[in-house]
Amino acid sequence: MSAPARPPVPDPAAHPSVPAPAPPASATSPTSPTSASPDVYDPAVVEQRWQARWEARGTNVTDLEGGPHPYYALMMFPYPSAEGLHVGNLFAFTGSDVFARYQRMRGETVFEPLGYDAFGIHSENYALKVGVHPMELIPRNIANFGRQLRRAGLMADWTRTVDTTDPAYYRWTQWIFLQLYERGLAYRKKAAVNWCPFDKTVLANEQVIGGECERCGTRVEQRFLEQWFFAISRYAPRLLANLDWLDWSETTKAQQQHWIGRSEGVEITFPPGVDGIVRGSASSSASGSASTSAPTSASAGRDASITVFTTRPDTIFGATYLVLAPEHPLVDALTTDAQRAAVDAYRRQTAEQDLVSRRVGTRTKTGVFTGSFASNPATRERIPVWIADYVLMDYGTGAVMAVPGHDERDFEFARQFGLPIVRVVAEAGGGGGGGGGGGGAGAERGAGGADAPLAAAYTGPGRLVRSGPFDGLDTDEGQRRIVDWLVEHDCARRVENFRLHDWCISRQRYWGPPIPIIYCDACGTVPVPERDLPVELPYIADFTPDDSGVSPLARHEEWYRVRCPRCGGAGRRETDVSDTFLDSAWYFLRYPSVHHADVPFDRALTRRWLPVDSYIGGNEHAVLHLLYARFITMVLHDAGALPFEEPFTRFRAHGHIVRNGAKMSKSRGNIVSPDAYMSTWGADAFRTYLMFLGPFEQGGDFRDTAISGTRRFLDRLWASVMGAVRDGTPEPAVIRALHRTMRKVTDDIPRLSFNTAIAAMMAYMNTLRAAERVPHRAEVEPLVQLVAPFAPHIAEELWERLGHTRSIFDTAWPAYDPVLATAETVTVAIQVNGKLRGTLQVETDADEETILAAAAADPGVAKHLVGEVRKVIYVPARLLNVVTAAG
RNA sequence: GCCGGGGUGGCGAAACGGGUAGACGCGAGGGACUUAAAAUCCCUUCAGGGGCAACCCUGGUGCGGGUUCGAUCCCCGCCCCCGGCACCA
Repeated sequence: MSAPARPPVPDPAAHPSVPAPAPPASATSPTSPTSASPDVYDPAVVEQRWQARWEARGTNVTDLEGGPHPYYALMMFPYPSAEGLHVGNLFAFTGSDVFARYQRMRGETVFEPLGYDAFGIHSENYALKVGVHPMELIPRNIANFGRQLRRAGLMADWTRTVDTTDPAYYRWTQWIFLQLYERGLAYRKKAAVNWCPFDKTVLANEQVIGGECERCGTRVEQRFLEQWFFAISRYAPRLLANLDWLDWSETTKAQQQHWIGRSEGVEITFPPGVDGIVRGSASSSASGSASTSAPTSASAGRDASITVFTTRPDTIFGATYLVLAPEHPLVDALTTDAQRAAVDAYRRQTAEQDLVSRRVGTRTKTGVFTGSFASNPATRERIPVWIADYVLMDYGTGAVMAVPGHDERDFEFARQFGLPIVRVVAEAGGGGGGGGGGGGAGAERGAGGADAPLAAAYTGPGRLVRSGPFDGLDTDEGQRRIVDWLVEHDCARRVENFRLHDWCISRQRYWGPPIPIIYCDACGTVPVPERDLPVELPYIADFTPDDSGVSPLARHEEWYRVRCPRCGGAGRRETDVSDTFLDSAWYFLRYPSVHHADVPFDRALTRRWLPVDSYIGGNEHAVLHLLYARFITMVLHDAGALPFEEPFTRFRAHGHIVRNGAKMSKSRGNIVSPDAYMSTWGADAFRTYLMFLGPFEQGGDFRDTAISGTRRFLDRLWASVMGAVRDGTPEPAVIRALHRTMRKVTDDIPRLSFNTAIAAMMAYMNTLRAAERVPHRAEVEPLVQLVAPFAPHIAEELWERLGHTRSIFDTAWPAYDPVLATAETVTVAIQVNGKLRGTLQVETDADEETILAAAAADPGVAKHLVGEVRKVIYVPARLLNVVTAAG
């Protein structure tokens, strides 16, 4: 399992055990001429020179007010870890940077900001571990990140950056909280929450992975705490609908769709089943959900109606019992004295259990009978009401009608407790082997038929049986008719349900923006007035969390005790801080307006620059950050603060880098720091390699040895430009190759197909230098521009050496000539009966007859042309296939 | 289990709407230059077979079928890897 400890950074000098490729002499050899000789490419010198110039000249500072074609190129801002930038960050940033630089050369006024997502449990835990206060630690980390990012040559506008831990920033994070509060979208409720006993904090459902804390891997427990929530579920339909028109990576959209999880079904009300009589008693409580969520009066006894949600109303004749979630508000009323003890014990047991293991579907089912009955409105039969933890309170109505014959979970439960299982769907045709129920029934003839016993739940389609007037209908048709019938009798209504839950934003920790709320004995919950923002996070020397579920902020008396802003009386501050996902849900709105201290985002700048034109980031944020950012934007739009409701017009998910075939992770010890690579090969070669190693949207394998290829390419570029001849004329065939290359690179960059763009430039380089050929200046000059987005420093240097004074990024992207880009002759493949028998060089516009004649004249082809020619297929400029009788 | 994305030489990967499979790069082998090495440059490099020879033949894109003049690409049935979701009724 454990490989010998490998140093994470292959510094060939320090770790001779790691066979790092030998760098070119010019890069490291102390005796190399370096800057002394202007004709040798020395990336260290070139890169430092241009980084200093960009800084001094403000090359990357965007004219936000005056730029003619605003283009907002955003990349996901990093969390500034103590370890520094890793290649995964840089892979993503470089891809975004290449695209942004290309857009700039295409004439756009590009704004490429970058900042730091520095609040949160990551930073806090690390600070605890090393014993340094985050208020000291974070600025250090940020300084280190800034150094690395500059070194990588990103086109970031460093005059406009964001640090989420800066009070000038989180003042507005708190302001956003207040906007939601005012609109009734921020509310507090006592809820069962995921509690991580190691991190001593509450986790969002999204942060629980397979029952464990996303960060530390500890098993999550259930606790009941007062929590702040954002009502994102109210926006579910819009969040889902807008996905249709967003230009986003399909994989990201699919994940969001699934997360939002819309399903169509019906709510059906089951009247009490005391005497088995059904009549429209359910209709009195017009809305099913109202009847379930209203606290049942103590006198209700056992005659409460129960509303369930189902997507399979066609199987209602097979509903042989009901199951409520143990937390369901009707449980008390439904429980008979005889069952009271058992029910209470079961509910207690459920409450102690963590939320997550309860949700693991492989557990054997448990449950308890309440002692009460309901009446199936379709069969009018009296059916028992149970509670079981496989029914979840927070989905649908918290109650289900159990159809054991046609639902796997209900089947298992019915088996467990000996409840009746009735078949109401006969499997279609004779081939009843499929679906869930085939297996055991196979022995009997008529498998899956109306009377075939069920060895397992059958969940597929079929014909309805034992369904009264609906017998014989197929399940689709039956469903429509049954729902119509139930609706007519006021027993049901059509509804849509979403799986998306409200967003729990409180964290019982220290390192975050305090939630701007004050509790007053007289006035109750009072929002902090806007003029009092920010509520600054106080310095607390010992910010270690404890097991109380109360934030360390509560220990800071001076901060905690506060006057009520409404009545001036004694008040207490909310001590929870907000989730980091709130910090990052709006940072892109802040970048253009960072110099405006008095507003979160300046109206004019916002209208000019937003929404974001291009957003590039990791798919791990598909359902967290990206959904929250959309939600916050939508809310701010509804509040009249923003003129748009979707923040990111175009989003592309990049892939991930693995190293030598294995995922990069701390535990594997194969995380690489870009610094060593940039020192050895230069930032330009490193950037180009990252873009070359695989398709950007799929990621790729980072192999130490392969960087030499891109470095060699840059060396050859340098040599070609420096040695280019200026006299005479360029070679027409090479110019044609150049224009083809320009077309390829121009087409590939917007598709983020960086690897193929680089390959095309390399191929052109081979053409330029074939057989020790010396290129002409006109053949290399446009190539320098094509390379510029990938390797910006060397491109600037060569551009200057070619005699230009402006930055290459302020020049126009080279336009290819479509005529020149089309080769004048093409190679056409000659096939006989689909097999390649030769190739022919022909004029691009040669016609079929000409080619056929030439092909027939070719002895290599002719010898296969036996028998009568039946058919000739010609694909212009591609291929000619002769089909003969002999074939 | 469900939803995505993949599976192509020794390796990373190309192949725009079926049309010369393996561009480009790494590694490897050979050669030139050099006292030597490094660097650089040139050539070869999917496999098997044939030819003195520039070449020729056959097979080949995870597996098994199918459609087609022609399939890495489309259809049907499987296997494996990666990511996400997972008792959501």
